[in-house]
Amino acid sequence: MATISKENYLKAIYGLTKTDSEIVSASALAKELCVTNAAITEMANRLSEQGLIEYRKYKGIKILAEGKKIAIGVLRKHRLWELFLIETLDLNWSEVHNEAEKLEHSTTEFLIDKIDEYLNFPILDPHGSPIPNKDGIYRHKADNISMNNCEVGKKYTVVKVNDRNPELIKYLSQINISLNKEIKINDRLVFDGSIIIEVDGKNHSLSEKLIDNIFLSELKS
Amino acid sequence: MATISKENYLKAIYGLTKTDSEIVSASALAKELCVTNAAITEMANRLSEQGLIEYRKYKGIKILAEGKKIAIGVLRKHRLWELFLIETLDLNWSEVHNEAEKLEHSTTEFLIDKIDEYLNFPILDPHGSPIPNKDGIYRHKADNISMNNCEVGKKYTVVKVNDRNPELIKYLSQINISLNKEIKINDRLVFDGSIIIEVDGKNHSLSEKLIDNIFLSELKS
DNA sequence: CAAATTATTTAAGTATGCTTAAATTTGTAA
DNA sequence: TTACAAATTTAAGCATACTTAAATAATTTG
Repeated sequence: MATISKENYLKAIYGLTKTDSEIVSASALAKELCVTNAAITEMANRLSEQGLIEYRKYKGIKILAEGKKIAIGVLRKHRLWELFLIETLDLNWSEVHNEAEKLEHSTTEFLIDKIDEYLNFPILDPHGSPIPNKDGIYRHKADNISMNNCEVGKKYTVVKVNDRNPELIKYLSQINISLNKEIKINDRLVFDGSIIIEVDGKNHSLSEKLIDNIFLSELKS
Repeated sequence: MATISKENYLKAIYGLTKTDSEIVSASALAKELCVTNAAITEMANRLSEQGLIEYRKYKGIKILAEGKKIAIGVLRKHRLWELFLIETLDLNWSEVHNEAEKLEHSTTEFLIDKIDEYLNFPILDPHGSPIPNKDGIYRHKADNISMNNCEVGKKYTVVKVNDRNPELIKYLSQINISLNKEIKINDRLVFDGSIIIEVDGKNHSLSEKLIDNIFLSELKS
């Protein structure tokens, strides 16, 4: 069985693979997991021996089918837990990530399938990320761009946010942004890369760092 | 922070302390945790260094206030999870123990307090064991005897069962026994120590091993 | 009460998962 | 293309949590 550590490595590799190219560098992974490069080398050897990743010295890591299966399984648990905690316990947007981060490693297939059923087999988690089904299939057609690539003057809806930063999510809640909220891009400042958006008729500033974590869908009006 | 292993050691020490005397022997603990005596010695030294237990070589282990606090905290999480899973996901009596056994180590104080509140601060878990409140206080006056000490001819209600054996619980469900069910002790067979009980007018046999795990309250009628 | 048995501890070894520091490889820029 | 810098791996070490086998302490029994 995969240990908690291995599950986290696979999850991180899988996460970095999707956005970047197919191969993940040791240092990117080290940064993501907050460990040293030496730790990466060691774990890469072990995961490789188990056929979960393909690892070529000095080149990088590529996730294999078996490893991907585990990573998707963990993601599935994470996202279902987030939604479940919101639905049953009324936790809020910014609270669920940290809880799910722990629970995802202590949940049997049996239990997560019960949760899935209870939630009526949801397709998206509370932050707009797709939830893999029991077979590891995503059932949501992604139609989002990073806020980085939005255009001034256009209207969008917020369709996904990175759930890893509670501070970000708290701030969004404060300025009244939730999932599927309509916003308008009013300006982009060149000197610091920040964006001025309009929410419910009010202007707010989003720093460049925040922008990376927000994803939008264009509103054709 | 206490690791999963430490939490399990403390839970086991605390559990053995209640039924037996104040001091727990190394081998009793080893048996409970399915590890060797050598492992007990090593962990006892570490827990002792941290002030969680008092450990005297060749004598045994006594849990200290700090260790007890941790053990009760884990028990609280375990029992609240069991009840919560039954209430929300409709899991059954025999399924929840194994799930709770994992979840109890991955649950923040914040989350378990939310669960406690959701359940309206329950006093007993689904198997009849008392749930400590946030301050570690049990709010249930125990009024139960082991089925071992029951008397033939008398009527009792089942007030608690050991949750650790799913097979036991499944069997009880099959013969229609749930918590607070009324039963009558019809006979006790000397040659194998088994007991014949009457449930809903039907007789059933319970082996000596089962009997140790069932607790009763006498019905004054 | 001494011998035998049982309980417990010590010693040595293993696996996981991390660290720092040194060595090596790779990529890049003069 | 060589030399430098950055990325990566190796080596040595540490903490946790286990094991088996040997040594020692405690208890029981004749």
